Formats: sequence, C-alpha cells, structure tokens
Amino acid sequence: MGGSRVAVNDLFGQLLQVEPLFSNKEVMRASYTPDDLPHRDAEIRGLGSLLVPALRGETPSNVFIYGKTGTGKTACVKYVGKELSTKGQEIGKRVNLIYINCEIVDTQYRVLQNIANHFVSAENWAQRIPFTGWPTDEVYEALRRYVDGFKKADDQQWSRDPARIAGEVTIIVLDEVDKLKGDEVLYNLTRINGDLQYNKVSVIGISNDLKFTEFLDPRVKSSLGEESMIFAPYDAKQLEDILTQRAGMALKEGVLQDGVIPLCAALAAREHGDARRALDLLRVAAELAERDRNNKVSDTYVRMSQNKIELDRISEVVRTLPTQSKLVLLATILGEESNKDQGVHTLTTGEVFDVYKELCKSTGSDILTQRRITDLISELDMLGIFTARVISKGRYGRTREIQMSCPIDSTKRVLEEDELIRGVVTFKPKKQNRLV
DNA sequence: AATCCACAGGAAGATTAGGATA
DNA sequence: TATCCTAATCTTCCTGTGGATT
Repeated sequence: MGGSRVAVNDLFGQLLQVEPLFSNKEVMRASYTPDDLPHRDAEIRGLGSLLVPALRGETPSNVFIYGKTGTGKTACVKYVGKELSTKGQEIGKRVNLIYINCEIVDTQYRVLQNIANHFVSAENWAQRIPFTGWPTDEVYEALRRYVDGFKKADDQQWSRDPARIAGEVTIIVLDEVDKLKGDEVLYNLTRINGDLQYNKVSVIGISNDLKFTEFLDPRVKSSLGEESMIFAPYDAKQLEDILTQRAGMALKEGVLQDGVIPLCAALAAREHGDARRALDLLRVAAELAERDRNNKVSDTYVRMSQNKIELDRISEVVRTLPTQSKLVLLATILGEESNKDQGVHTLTTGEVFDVYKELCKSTGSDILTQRRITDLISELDMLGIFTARVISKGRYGRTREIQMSCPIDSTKRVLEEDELIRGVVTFKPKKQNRLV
C-alpha cells in the first residue's frame, strides 16, 4: 500500500508491545453467556418454573418467547437449559436440550436433520442423516425414533437403547423462529408427542417479531403459544449494571474513565435497550483506545466507537446491495452533489430517476421503470442510507424529498468496489433546470 | 373553490432465478 | 437431465392526493 518503502523492523514485535487493555476479550462478545444475568431474575425464574416438569418426567408446555434484539432471550434460555441439564444429571433424569438458530438452519428438512443428528454419538457418526438426499418424512421418522430413545444398529435395525430410560424430555429451542421457511416444521414438532411411546418433546420458540404468530397456522399458534413470555428492553440503569459486570471480567482494572459506562448505556438505551449494542460500543471503544496506545478509555473513544459501528453497518449494507439499488444510490449521491452547487440539498424522485437513467445508459444496464425505482428508494430509506419523506410542492406536485444520511465519501468508496459502478462514480449528471 | 402537477403507492399479472423433484 | 414449484423481482395500469396557483 502507499508509496513509502520504509522498512518496518519486527512488525509484530512492536505490535505486541502495545499494552493490551483487555484481560479477556471474549467476555465482551455477544456470543458469550455469563454465569450471572443481571436484571433477568424474573425471566429466569419464570422460564425455570415452566420447565421444571421436565425433571419430574412430565412434559413442559411449549413456550413462545418474544423480545427485541439484545434483551437476553437467548442467554436466558441457554442459562436455564444448562441448569436444567445439570440438575437432571444429578437426579438421574436425562434432559436433552437442543438449540437451533433458524436464521442459519432455516428449512424444514435441515431443522429435522439437525435435531436428529444430536442423538447420533461421535463413534457412529456414519449413522448421521446426510444434509440432503432423504425424503423429509423419513428424516422425521428417524428423528421420532431417536427422540423416543431408539438407536440404530449397524444392520440398520432400530432397537431401544438400554441407556435411555423412558420418560426423558427433549427440549427443542428454535431461536429466531420467524426466519423459518414455512411452518410445517413447527406443526410437526409441536405434534410429535402423539407419535412418541416413551419420551416427550417440548418446543421453545424465540422471536423478535411479535407479529410473527399472526401469520401462523392457527393450530401451530395455539400449541406453540401454550405459554408465552415477553422480554422487556433494558433501561439505561440496567445496561450500566450489565456493562459493569462484563467490563470487570473483560478489561484490566482502571482502564475505563468515569462516565464511559453510563455513556455507553445511555447510547444503547436510546436504541431500544439493546445490550448487545451496549457491549459492542464499549468493546470497540476499548479496541480503539488500545490501537491508539492509550491506556485510558475516554468518552471520546465511545463517540468514535459509535461512528465506527455505524459506518461498518452502512458499508456492509451498501456492499451487499443488488446492482440496481447501487445505481439508484449512486444516482442519489451524484444528484445531490450536483444540486449542492446550486445550493439545494435535497432531491426528488424524478431527479434521481433521471440521473439513474443516464447511469444505466453508460454502464449498459437495464433501465427499470420509475415505479420500481420508487420501491428501491423506499428500501434504501428503510436501510437508513438516506431519508426519503413525502412532501407536496403544491402546484408542482407531490414527491419524495430525498437526502443522504450517511457520509458520502465513504459510501462512494464502497460503491467503487463494484466493477460495474467503478466507471461511473465520477459521472457528472446533466444539470437539471427545474423550477425550485 | 377549482385546478392540476408529479409523483405515491396499490393491484394484478408477467418474468426470472433458484431450488427441489422426478 | 428435464420439469416443476415458489419466491422474488419487475412491469403495467391504475387511482389518489397536498397544496400553490389560478
């Protein structure tokens, strides 16, 4: 990079000399589940009391858990699940807890396959169900047998596993259920108890979309929602406690300046009380300070952290935009720049469309209709890349007023990564002589 | 009060892409 | 491999509308 050829002696030696501020960074990541979840006692107790029947060999109700991102849903479920399994071992009741994130495993087949393979031990891994190839009902059948305590011998015969005592309970956690394609799996899983001889299954569904249940098959809705829990967002005070707890474990003593934690908490509380956001904010702030070889994390770093996180988010969104949307975005940027010369900072749909058409011509892409562009503009608005609000200019019609809401230079740089776009980032739109 | 601009945005149908299935 | 299905994308055609202007 760059033109300078100054030799760097012992690059990593130098970098290693930077005094780290972290003692254990993992603790500050969202994937970490602490042993103690502040301000979730009520939820933990509630969930616990819903699941205790498992230890008595009875079937717990299915539970549906709703709450915004970063409200501790997953952490609570994992925590309670862990406790449940430990207690189960103590008293000789086996409880299988199977966690599945439906954002990753999102089809009926793969969910069933995943659950079933939980019962396949490492030594006869060859028995596992392949990720493709079997008819779905056969996977379901295998799953049913496994859950019910059967095992498959090398000769493909099913027999009861003597190690599995009848009456064990399998709890299936489906995180982000709303991401699931189709609701057949839910129907099958909530109904599976009818097909079981010895054991029981209960399902916990987690979602951050409360409206999700509205679109479900009524039968699924009633069986999944036997019990439901709502996780309220954390307030600023609670976020502070969470941050203090984690910072104590993750950071070296005395690296945080007073007021840093309250600031992170306040900023995250403003964004619907997302604990993940608060942790990211603090972690990135500390990383930035560390990189600066500064041994104190101050408010300034929190502000920088906030900018960095937002910028990373925007870059990621822009990078993964479909080409047509990128063209619309570039048209908006170029249009806005050209308008700025004339002292106008906003654009109308029509203006964006005009520039867009020119861009299409010079890149050789298809020109979509204005109706379609209208929708693409709404999408970009929802992604927070720019704001588009409907205004009326009276005699001169009704349109949307569009204004960029993210840094133009860095956005352009991300757009340049696209081969097709690269050639036209410096494109100069024809001056519009519109009435103002 | 009536007009009319420059679109918004709904409905429905066509086209396309990806993925499963025979 | 052909073909079928589905969801996403895009088009066509459309009605609706806030408020400056007449």
